Amino acid sequence: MASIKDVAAEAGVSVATVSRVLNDHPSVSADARTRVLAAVEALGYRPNAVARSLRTDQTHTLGLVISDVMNPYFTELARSVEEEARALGYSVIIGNADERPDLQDHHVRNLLDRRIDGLLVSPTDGGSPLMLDAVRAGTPMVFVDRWMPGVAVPVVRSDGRAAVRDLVAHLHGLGHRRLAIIAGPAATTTGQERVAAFREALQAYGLDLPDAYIGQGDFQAESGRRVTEGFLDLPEPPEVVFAADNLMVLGALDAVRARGMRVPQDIALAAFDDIPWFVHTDPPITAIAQPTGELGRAAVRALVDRIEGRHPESVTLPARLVVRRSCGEPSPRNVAVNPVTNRSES
Amino acid sequence: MASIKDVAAEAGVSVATVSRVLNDHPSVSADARTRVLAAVEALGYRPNAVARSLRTDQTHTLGLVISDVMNPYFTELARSVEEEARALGYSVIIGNADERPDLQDHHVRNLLDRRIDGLLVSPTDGGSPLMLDAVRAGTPMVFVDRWMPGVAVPVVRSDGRAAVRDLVAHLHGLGHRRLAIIAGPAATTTGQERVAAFREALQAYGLDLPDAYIGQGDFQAESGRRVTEGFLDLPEPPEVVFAADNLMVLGALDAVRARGMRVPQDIALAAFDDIPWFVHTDPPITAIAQPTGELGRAAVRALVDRIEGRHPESVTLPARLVVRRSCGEPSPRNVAVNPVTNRSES
DNA sequence: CTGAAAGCGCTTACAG
DNA sequence: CTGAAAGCGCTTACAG
Repeated sequence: MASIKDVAAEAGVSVATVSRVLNDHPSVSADARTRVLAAVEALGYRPNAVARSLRTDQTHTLGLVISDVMNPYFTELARSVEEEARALGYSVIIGNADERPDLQDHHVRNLLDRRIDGLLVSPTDGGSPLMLDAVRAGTPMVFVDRWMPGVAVPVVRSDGRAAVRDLVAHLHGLGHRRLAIIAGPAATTTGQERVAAFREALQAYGLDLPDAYIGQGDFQAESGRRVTEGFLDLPEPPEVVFAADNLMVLGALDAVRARGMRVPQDIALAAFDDIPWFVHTDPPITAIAQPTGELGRAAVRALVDRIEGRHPESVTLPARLVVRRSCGEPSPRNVAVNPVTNRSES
Repeated sequence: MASIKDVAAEAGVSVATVSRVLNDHPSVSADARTRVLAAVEALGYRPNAVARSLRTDQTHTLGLVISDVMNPYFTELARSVEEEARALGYSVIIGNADERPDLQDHHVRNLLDRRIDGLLVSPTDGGSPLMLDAVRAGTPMVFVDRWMPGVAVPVVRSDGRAAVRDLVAHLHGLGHRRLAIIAGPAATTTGQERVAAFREALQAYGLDLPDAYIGQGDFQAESGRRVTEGFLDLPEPPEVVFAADNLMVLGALDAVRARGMRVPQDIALAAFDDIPWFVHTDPPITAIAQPTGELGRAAVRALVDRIEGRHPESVTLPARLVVRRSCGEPSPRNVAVNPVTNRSES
């Protein structure tokens, strides 16, 4: 592979001059420039990004550690992150934690070793010492979706409380009173918040959230199945199961189907995080949709701000309820009473 | 950030010695080793991977350029690739081409500039000059899923011909005679092969595949919708629409639903590539399942073989038909006649 | 405008 | 077993 030396020799100039034309430095004669460019072309020369990074101490690379690539929510997040990063001149390296703190730390360590310019994380747990160290050491960092409490790092996320209230209003209007939730891990902020938001919304209707109706999931499909089976085995099973993410509702559907039960006649289902397939499931699933693409882009902008020495603020965007048929058919009257929940999808 | 010099100073040895203990070089005294390790610990030192790569000309990194991250098939492929790579001591950087040749080349160039040790590609088009150059220059490369004809690069993919024959047998047994396909881009091997396999299988039943029944899609949902609308507008619409990937069948479902038609009563649907949601769509979708995880792992093994100087062979794994209800309810008799198509899902 | 030289943080023959 | 030194491919003051 041709190096800058080869180009310099071919063009009859010094490597310094080659470097200058490559970096658009103003003080290069037109003649030198054309000769260098010709040499670059002739040799098919491409600067070695590794060497450049070592010298400049910049990799123009962002690290993104997400909780689970197989979750369509995070896939979309990763896609929008890469898009925005590319627009701003950065590449991104994705690490998939698979909801495992050890894997998360593996990727954070790897990314740090590669001297990425900044780190975007959706933490799988509440307090990785490794990440705390990185923050202390001054690594530019931004949390997306999930965050670590008490750490001075900007957070870009969505607030689902209003949407959860809309959901509970919708369920209550449909006559449901026994509502259960498949929670995410308590070690994650989203795992906690969604339960808290659900509980608060229930309280507003004088409804209780008994412990038996809080199933401990891990944001992955299998846990949704397991928890739902537990709910169905209860002496008094819930009328509604709200899954804290889209993968766990898949598991819940599996469990319900395995018992030969029907949704929503025998049990209602709803989920946090909307995906295109929810329109076509049997029945279409009522879900809370996050502005995922916007979150990814905002997170990148915040991180690049930090990298370039500015001081970005945290960003919170609202989530919204998308009503479909998995909780029961709303009567026309209900729709009129609570129009906010009656969003149509385009 | 502490460098090797700081560690050397702290331990009272030379940087050479530090380097030796870090790389498990045998000739280091026990005393020096413990002092270095203590210094590493005290300073929280981590070797700079950029510097190491520059020096050793190895990045221990694989590049993976996939056609579309939002396609669950490729997401799963990416996940298995990363898993196997990690097991073999490599990291992977993913580039998402979004089915765009220009974006694909952008990522290939970026990856090459970063001096990745090897490249795994599922090409979006038939012949990127950039990739051809890279092959000629000796970059270790392996194609996954799709490949470029006439290029001396190992290919790891699955052969769907038998499964497509099973599908056509299934459809024919159900009484369907007018079968249409939503094809992928002709510039991709999978785009061509799936049409060819479908046509061949139809011929075995004396059925024709008229041009009007071949819709040109691009492997993304929107094209599935557009093509399906075209099919439905035909004077004699097909009885079955077979989508060459899972995203296009989503679009097809959208189109069918928008017309208020029912699957499979009004029109039957099937897809290449199976995903967990197909079990729960309305109706559950009959699909051809690839051994995706196995493909990803085999591709990594082949690439690492090449990187380490061995000469891996191409790998072809069979796909299989998974019958569900989107093509019509098979009668018991049909099932008995053609048991190979009657796979149950676990 | 241009080049010689230093240096980024490592690894690795080479001598001892 | 250990250290001094060269060198990977760049960029960038510094002199001219």
